[in-house]
Amino acid sequence: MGRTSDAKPRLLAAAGELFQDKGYHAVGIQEICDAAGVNKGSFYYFFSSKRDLVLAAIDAQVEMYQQELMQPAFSSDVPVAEQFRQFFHLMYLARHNLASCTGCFFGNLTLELSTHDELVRGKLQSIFEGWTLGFERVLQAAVEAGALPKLDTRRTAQALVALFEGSALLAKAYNDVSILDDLSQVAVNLVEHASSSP
Amino acid sequence: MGRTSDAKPRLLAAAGELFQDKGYHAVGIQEICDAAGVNKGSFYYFFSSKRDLVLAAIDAQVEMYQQELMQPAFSSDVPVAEQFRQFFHLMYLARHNLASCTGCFFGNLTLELSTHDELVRGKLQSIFEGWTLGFERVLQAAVEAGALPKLDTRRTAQALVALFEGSALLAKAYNDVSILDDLSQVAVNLVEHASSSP
DNA sequence: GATATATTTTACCAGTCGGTCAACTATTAG
DNA sequence: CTAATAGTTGACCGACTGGTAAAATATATC
Repeated sequence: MGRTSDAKPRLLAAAGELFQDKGYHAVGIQEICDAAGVNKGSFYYFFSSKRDLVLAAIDAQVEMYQQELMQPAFSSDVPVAEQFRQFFHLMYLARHNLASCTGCFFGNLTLELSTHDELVRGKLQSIFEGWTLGFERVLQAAVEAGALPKLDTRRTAQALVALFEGSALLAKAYNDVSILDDLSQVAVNLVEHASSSP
Repeated sequence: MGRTSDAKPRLLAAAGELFQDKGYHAVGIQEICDAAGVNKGSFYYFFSSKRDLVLAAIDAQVEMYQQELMQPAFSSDVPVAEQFRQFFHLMYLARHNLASCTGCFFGNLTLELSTHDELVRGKLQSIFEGWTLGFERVLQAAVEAGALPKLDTRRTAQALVALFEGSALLAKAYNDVSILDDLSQVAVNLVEHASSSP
């Protein structure tokens, strides 16, 4: 009953873009509403607060990263180290047409919000933890298949996440996406020469 | 002539702490003035704007990082890989008594401001570039001394900066400084097994 | 001690922020 | 057709933002 609307997904999409481009505090609700073509009054019909919005936007972006980075990179049958190179390269491709390099959505929010809002921090932590566990599974499978020597999968996986986030950060600082491609080679090395001692 | 004052350094110190803790947009000038015990009217006697302040605060923090991280880590005579471990460990020590892990000052500002303000971005870029060049010199010296095999010093140095920034980011997301110590081991590996092909 | 000046104080401004609310409208299910 | 309801609108709020200006005050120099 009642009328229908696609304002909510439009708000989520606009919020995703604007938070990515400018950060959380630098974007106002009015600006998000304008970008989405939604009245501010309507905004508060769908979301109870700006915080509520960012939590929902994070969920939406997790889905996107999963579909556009994780799955494409790690479902091919190339050697495992190449899969990680591909992971970095897909990030490069996603950013290299943009006017300026805006970093990783989750990394951006982490550094801006995780000291303010424990719920947001926890959510971002579990996203990075999910990535780490995913990387770990990929590494473990390669070890068991004999494609890699024994290694400390947990630490290596976490280092790969850190290297990825650090690369995205440097790409933003230098405003140069090619850093992502450049450091993908180091990710490859890191996989192939990881230590085994825990 | 006229009276003297230490309000300016107090403002810089307060800004350094608050920007680090809460980020740029989340801190108001009033809050910084309160923390420094300075009247807001006086603030604008020393700084022409909030942006002017953050630029000065960045310079002050560069000095601090140089004295408390770079010099201590890289002037000892332990093996070069150990020096990098020490670099991560010093960051761990600086953070491990704090109530919450607040990441790297420069990384935080990079992700929050470098799409807004080209001057700030350029400043942060040159800081990371300085670190990279410093790391590169350390690596090159070790190669020439025969302590390390030939390697792509530029890429390895940049990867170490990225790994460091990524580690600080994860430490903030997990609110767990021990990640810095944990990933310092990967930095060691990265130095010892860096690739040589440019 | 006079005085030029570096610093401080206070009150103020316009604009924007996140958020609220009550009236209004379109629509869908019965 | 109707009625219940999902969604929209626009005006409004208090709090706070970065920033301004002029008067007051303390002090270093001579």
